[in-house]
Amino acid sequence: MTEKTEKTPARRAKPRGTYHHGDLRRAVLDAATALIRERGSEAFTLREAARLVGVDHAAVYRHFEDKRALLAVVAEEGFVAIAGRIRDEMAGLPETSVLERLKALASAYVGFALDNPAHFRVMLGPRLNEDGRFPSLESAIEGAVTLLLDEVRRGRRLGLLRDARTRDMAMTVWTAAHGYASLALLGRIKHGDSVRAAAYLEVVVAPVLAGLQR
Amino acid sequence: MTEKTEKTPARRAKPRGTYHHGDLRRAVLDAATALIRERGSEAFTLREAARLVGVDHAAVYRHFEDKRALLAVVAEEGFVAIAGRIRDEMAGLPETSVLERLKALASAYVGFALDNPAHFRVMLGPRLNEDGRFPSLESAIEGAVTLLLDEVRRGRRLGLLRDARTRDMAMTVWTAAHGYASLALLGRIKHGDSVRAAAYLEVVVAPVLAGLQR
DNA sequence: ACCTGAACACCGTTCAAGT
DNA sequence: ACCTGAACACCGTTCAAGT
Repeated sequence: MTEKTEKTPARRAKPRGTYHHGDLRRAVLDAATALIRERGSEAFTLREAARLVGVDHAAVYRHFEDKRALLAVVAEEGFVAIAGRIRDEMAGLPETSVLERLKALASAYVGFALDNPAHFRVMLGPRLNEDGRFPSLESAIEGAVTLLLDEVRRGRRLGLLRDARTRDMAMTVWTAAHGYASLALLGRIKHGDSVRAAAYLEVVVAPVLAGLQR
Repeated sequence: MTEKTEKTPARRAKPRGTYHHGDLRRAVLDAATALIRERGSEAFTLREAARLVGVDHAAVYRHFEDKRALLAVVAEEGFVAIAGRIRDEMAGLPETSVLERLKALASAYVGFALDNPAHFRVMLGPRLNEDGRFPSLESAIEGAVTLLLDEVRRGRRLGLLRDARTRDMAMTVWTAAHGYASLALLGRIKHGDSVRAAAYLEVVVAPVLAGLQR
């Protein structure tokens, strides 16, 4: 779809019989991410990603054990991106404004989901990691969760939050952000475009933060 | 699964060349639900469901437009089941104990998800209804949501809840229950078995209900 | 070391043909 | 009216063979 600037059929995307030079692994990942974004997470196909890169579909198996392994990396990169976005959105806020910062965290989480719905679905749809394969996916998730735990911990230390366990309160926040994101992707947040859906998050999440306050 | 009372292999399930007598539509739905439960939602296959019933796979198309249509009915029946479970779990509680009833509602929602993880995934994974097909799926969802809205409405009337919009507070509760269920299915609720995961819901959801109180 | 080509055992969907 | 059988255009995965 992308490289057909001429009437060239997909089989000429690979330049005259030579190998794919450079980082095929990276190229496949980018193609996969792009396809998932355009066609949706369930329609994604290994063969189409290979076609897009201009390589035989079997070549993908040199770099990924199977389709699930590829998707696990896509998911992992999503969690890294979410963590980055959370850091960005919290960056301007003073460390003492814990409630504001938690709101920003939730907003970053939901914002990523609304901007990258299919990618988010890959991250949280299939039980990619049910058998403990993909430890680096686990680490990426932990990376994002750590931001949340740190925030709640400081909130407790500053006496801004209830006297409950840090992990429990963190789960309450994650639950709210994740639930909102999921329901939004399912079209259950009846607030038109994603801009308004992002704004409505504040309304829905306000009682949750209120309930967490001391 | 249903009619294999003996050790009969799948291909002999259809009695000697005759048509499937009775409700093939219902039989396919039951087979689909069973397969989804056993093999997981993404591994589910039209052809395998047909095989299980003992019918040619093309016969399924007499009763369902396509695979998505079949899954939409499975999803719909899931929402009907959830609504029933919610009614059951709230049945013993007095109408004035709105907070208790909301807790029971959330617990029923999460309980269904934990007991039927693959079924729940079908209900909320793929964007089955993105294009407004399947209006009866929409109705089934609305049926469950109505139970929630009624509860919040009564809570407001009794002066037990904040003075906020009914729909907004209902979304807060749904968001919490749905987020908890989703995270639990993803293995992010670190509380061993599903029995303990159900109990931990109370801990996570307590601040939310507290935040909704007047 | 990395990729190709062909093969295998599956899919979902369609359609003429049977009863 | 309802189902079968064969066909079509796809999949994911494997493996000998090429460079």
